[in-house]
Amino acid sequence: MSKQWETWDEEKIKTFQETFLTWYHKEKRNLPWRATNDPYAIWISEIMLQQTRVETVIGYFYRFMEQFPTIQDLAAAEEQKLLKVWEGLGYYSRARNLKAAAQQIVAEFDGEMPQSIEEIRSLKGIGPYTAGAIGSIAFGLPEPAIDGNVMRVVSRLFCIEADIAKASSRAPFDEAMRTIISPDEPGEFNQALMDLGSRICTPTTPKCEECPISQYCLAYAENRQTDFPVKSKKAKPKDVYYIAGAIEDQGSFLLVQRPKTGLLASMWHFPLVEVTKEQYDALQRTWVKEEQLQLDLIAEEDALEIFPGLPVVWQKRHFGEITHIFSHLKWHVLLFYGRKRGEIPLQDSEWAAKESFENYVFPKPQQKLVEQLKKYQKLDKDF
DNA sequence: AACCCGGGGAC
DNA sequence: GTCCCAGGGTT
Repeated sequence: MSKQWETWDEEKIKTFQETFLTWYHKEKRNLPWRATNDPYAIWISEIMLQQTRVETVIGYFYRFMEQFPTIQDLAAAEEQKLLKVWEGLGYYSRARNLKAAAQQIVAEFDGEMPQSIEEIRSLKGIGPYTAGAIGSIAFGLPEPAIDGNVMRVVSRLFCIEADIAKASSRAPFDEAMRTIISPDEPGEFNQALMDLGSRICTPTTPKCEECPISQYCLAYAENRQTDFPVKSKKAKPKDVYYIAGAIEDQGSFLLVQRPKTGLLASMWHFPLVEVTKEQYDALQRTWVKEEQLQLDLIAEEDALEIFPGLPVVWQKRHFGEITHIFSHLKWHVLLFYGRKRGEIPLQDSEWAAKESFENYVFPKPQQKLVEQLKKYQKLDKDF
């Protein structure tokens, strides 16, 4: 069932709203920004609450409203005074954006908080979530205010499988919210969701036995509360940079075997040394030049410092570059060619004729490196 | 879409 | 220690 909210009829939606709002009116916490209808105060509180816990915000909110009681005061605020009040809250661009938006309101909206969702959204520092929160709480607009908290609650309510880590997943939550939001008390409804999310429908161990809307919750009915929300780990593969050496001695190449544990355990590859991105970029720039695509460039005096201590005469250009993406790592490997000029101590390594490479287990990056090497060998006939 | 911004609480 | 945020701007 992909859009479970579509199965709710009008009657069910109405009783749901009544049940939920009745709970909220009884249980809602007394917070300073809930004791006012001032759109300015509600705005300030919503900005402060971004990425910040309620308990932390309360003190800051009082001090801020005392220092800057009106939009005009904020628009005229000294930046240093503003940042001083914000000190310790973090995300200081929020404070700078507040002042910019206050000046916007003075200049464009006659000093009063605009009342349409589009105009609210046009203010600096106000995105879809905050616009929905201000619009619904201060002006009674039937707009959803979708943040991570609401997505958690709503994903459980309807077993929404969309990955909340993706921006495109906003759509189903917006659609579901517009179906169930109370048209009469949208602000109360949105705040009820926030309270539920922070106190009952918590991330790891939701207190379903205390939940006022568990009888409406599909995840609860299926005992799948902890399957939601679906959220992919960002885990962008981390960039790692290596220099690989194809070291030749009379038709054989030096291969080393990886440790018996860990990544690519026990597999064989050219000697690798990790370098910083800066070293990598420098080698790439210095050592690749089209006009050097001839073979007479092996220069004794230009031995690479990359493999310290190895008696190898390196050729002063790289022989190709490969990248390989693992689940958590992205390898960037620059391949150099060199010839043995002295005894190389063999530890977990062997000399292998390239005709015998098929007898070794090569991981994909090593296979790619061999391909690069072959390409250059074709270019350079007497290689 | 990816990255940046800050701090605190939960685990 | 690491994870997770009551997001929005910039590029």
